[in-house]
Amino acid sequence: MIRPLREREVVGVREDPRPGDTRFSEPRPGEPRSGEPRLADSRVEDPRLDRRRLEVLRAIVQDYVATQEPVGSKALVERHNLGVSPATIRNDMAALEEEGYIHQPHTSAGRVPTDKGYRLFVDRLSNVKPLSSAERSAIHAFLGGAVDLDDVISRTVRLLAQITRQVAVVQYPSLSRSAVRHVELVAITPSRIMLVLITDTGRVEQRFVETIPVSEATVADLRARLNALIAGRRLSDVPGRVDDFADQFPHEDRPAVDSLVAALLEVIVEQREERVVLGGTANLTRFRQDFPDTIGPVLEALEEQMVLLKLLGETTGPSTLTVRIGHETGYEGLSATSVVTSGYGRDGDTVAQLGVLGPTRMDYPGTMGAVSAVARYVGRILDQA
Amino acid sequence: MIRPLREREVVGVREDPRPGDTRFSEPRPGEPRSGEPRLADSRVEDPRLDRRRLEVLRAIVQDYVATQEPVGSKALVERHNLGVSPATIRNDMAALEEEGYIHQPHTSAGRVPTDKGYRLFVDRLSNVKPLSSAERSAIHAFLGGAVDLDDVISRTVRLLAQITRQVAVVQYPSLSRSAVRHVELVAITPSRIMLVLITDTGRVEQRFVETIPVSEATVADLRARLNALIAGRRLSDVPGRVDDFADQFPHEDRPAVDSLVAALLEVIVEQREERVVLGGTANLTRFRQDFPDTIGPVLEALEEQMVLLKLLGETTGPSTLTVRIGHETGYEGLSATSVVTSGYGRDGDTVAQLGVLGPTRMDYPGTMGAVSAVARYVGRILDQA
DNA sequence: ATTGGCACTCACTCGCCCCGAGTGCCAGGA
DNA sequence: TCCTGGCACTCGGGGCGAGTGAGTGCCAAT
Repeated sequence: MIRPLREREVVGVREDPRPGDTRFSEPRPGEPRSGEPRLADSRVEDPRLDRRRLEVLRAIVQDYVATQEPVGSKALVERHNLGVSPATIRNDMAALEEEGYIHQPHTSAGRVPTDKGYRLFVDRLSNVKPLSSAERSAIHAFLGGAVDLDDVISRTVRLLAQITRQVAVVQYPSLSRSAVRHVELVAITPSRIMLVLITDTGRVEQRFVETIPVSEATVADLRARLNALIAGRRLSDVPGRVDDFADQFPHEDRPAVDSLVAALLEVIVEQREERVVLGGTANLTRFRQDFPDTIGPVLEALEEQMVLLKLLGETTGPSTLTVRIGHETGYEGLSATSVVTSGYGRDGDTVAQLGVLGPTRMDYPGTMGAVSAVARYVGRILDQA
Repeated sequence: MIRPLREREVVGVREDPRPGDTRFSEPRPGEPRSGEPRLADSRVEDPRLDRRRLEVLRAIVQDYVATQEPVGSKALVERHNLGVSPATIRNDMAALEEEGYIHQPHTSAGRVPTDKGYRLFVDRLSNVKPLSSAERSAIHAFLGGAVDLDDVISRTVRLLAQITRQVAVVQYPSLSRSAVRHVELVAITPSRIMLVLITDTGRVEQRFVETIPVSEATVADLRARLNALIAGRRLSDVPGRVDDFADQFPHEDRPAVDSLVAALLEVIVEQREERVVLGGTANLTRFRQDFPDTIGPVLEALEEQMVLLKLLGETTGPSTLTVRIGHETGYEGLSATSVVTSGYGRDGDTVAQLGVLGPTRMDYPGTMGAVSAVARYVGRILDQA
């Protein structure tokens, strides 16, 4: 008996992945970590048997991903040298089906992996496929040409979509994780001030503030003090530091300072509403045969910022791949799609997530390799900026 | 004989469209304006006949748009009181087909409008359908809640997609058409200056400039003089005015001033690369029956900024609707789609375009009404800002 | 445990026929 | 000159049935 695995797994990726070393961490909340999953209860059966069954599952996944057609026992032994006869494979297949890893569309058809089967494949039967050096240098060249943050993000999303040939999703560096580089105050009129917040990730947010009229000198003073107070600080630290900021100023300026501080906090808090950019939607149509009636719901889901953010998931460590398969995405309309995401960041610190969405029958090793490589390069680019 | 019409038409829309007053202006370049198109050569035939034929065409378009199925002569006389028999209609249909306004998918099927047929319908057989007052107030309420330019645009695109149930495209107010509200210089370090350009349409563009080190005082002086020179001016006027700007400064500051001016011009020129926002892509799937294999090319086209910009077309006057039908879009992949666009702007001046893309078999009057209404409201919102 | 053999299942394809919507044409009537 | 009813014709699409073949599960033998 093969013990079912957890639904959601996180794979730590290294520059140089050693085979067999992909580890599975982060058990689901509430579920105690129980060590490495075993292939099967080790008490009774011949371990070789389980090893072959897993090999069969891997072969099924690979063939199915390649051909998009249910795979039968005969074709399997022909294409992979499993060293046994089709009949034996059939037995294994029956067992795998019993345990829910594969499924038979109809009686006289071959087998198709289930979500659970893909899960096992991703967790135990495949390694992240490193990109070719040509691909790496292409990534480098393409991302290196970016001129500002917007450009980095838009190039990244195009790049991801192109090399994975799937739908790419990239989140803007989250404001709350970045630090203040500079705050600028511009008096458009005496009673209308523009507040510009510049972060070290290159984001620039601005907002107009209506106040009681204040003098140029006051504005300059405010600017200097505000920068002294929060420049270089994490955005998350800002609220605490500006708490009693207004106390430094004479009474007549308090209202103006208060509205400015309020606006500043608003920018920081409200903009936690993260921006997400999409690309490669057209790639969905390549799978029309796969989910003929599912493309609608998928497009709908992709239009919802909230859904995208949830798919990207909570911020994980940089270079940490997360894979969600089919129903694991948590959305009915996405039951035929999988999502591969990774954190990216600077200085080893994750600032946001990026990833790819495609059919459950995707090339997981390749996709994971691409996502992780792109995440790493984007991090480097941000470091340079 | 009915004289073929021009391919691309522009319809001026009024708040209160008088029936029969939709006019057709702007002949194609190089093609001399030849007055109002006639229904037919007036020398021989009974004008009533042509009127009926046009009525038949209108009925065909309406029924086809409603049912999505080829419409036959019998069904036509049943659903519209044309006062004649099916046989007569068949004759008219044959004539209309002869002239290329309708088309027969196969011998034993009803008729379907051609692009040319839709063209005639849009130009002569329909009026822009005003929105219901409920819709109007919904638009007003929804757009009125916007807090900044980004918000206005993103709300607009969602709104358009929702009320037309098609794919919405909105262009950001073009920089070159706006005026400078303020230029801000922020010395991040002595040799790194941030240039922020604020326009009266609410756009904020920024860029970092590396220079030789300059003093705070110089920066302040630069800022003051620069604003004096270009604040309130059209972006398109800026290049001319900053031409000999550096001459005002002592020699040692010239390099810094030069790089700043260069950066400023770059922002203005480069950002002519207009931004376009999409929404409602999922609505495409509602028409899968229409263009089953065309959805792929359409999605591809939508991913190309350049294509979108071309579809939106050159900036036209505000409240001027443009309709491009099928092949008129100029893209092979969009031969089954039509595009309805309108300029929008402030102070009666167009700053950008917005519009909607859908199948050629769309509800033109309704779509045109929605696009024109939204364009008008967006203009008003911008005026208030 | 593995294997070859065997009977069985069942989705899919192809050919066939039939139906009916829709047409074009024509001759007679307004 | 235009309209109309009648009529023969076309042809896409649905329904039906047989044939095909990939794939299976089971079983007895090794």
